[in-house]
Amino acid sequence: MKRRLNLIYKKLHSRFGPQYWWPGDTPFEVMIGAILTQNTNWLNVEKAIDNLKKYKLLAPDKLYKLSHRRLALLIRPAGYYNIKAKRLKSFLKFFIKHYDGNVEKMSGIVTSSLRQQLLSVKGIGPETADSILLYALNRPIFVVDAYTKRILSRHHFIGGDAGYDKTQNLFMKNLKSGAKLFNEYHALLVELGKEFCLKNKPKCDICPLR
DNA sequence: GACCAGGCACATC
DNA sequence: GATGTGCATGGT
Repeated sequence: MKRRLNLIYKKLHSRFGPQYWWPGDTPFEVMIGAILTQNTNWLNVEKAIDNLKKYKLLAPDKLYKLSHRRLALLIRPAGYYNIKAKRLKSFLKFFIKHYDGNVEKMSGIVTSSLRQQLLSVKGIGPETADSILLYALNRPIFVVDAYTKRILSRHHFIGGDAGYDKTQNLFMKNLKSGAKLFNEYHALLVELGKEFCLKNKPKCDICPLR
């Protein structure tokens, strides 16, 4: 399994090149993006983040002080705007209360504890928590998303019913642990998913992994 | 107009 | 523990 997973990485990397994720300027922006992109096309998320930037509101205290209505309106392009406004608020409350809205203050917390804390926030599930850990905080955690599961089950690495933890363990137990590799690997899987593994094309004859 | 997108919480069985 | 449902915009 180790060799197979490393081989896939090599194939993807030579096909797509380095991805340099996450598309965000600061760790805080990555955190906000991680919540906004839940079940949503990234282009729509960018529109929402651009709105926040336009009014210079992309800061923990400023966002937290906004009314629900105002925040929801600003992030409207990202879809599910009412529920995401709530989720952003609950995350911001946690982030400000425990870490003073300062990413640096998370640095002393071990990854597993931080993950538990994030998962306790309403609106943050495993993928969002792990995206924050890996892409905002540079922790060696593998992010699993819909593309990852789809690709792996389609190539029979996992069963179609494999859950989040099982899929994540496959990578974390078989790859050399490191934020850089996990970062690129997941980004490459998403790139592959976008281009070749769409739902309406269950059999993809030109998949680079074949 | 149909389908899809870098999930999650909650209700129900 | 598994399964179903609501949440919503914008691109293809």
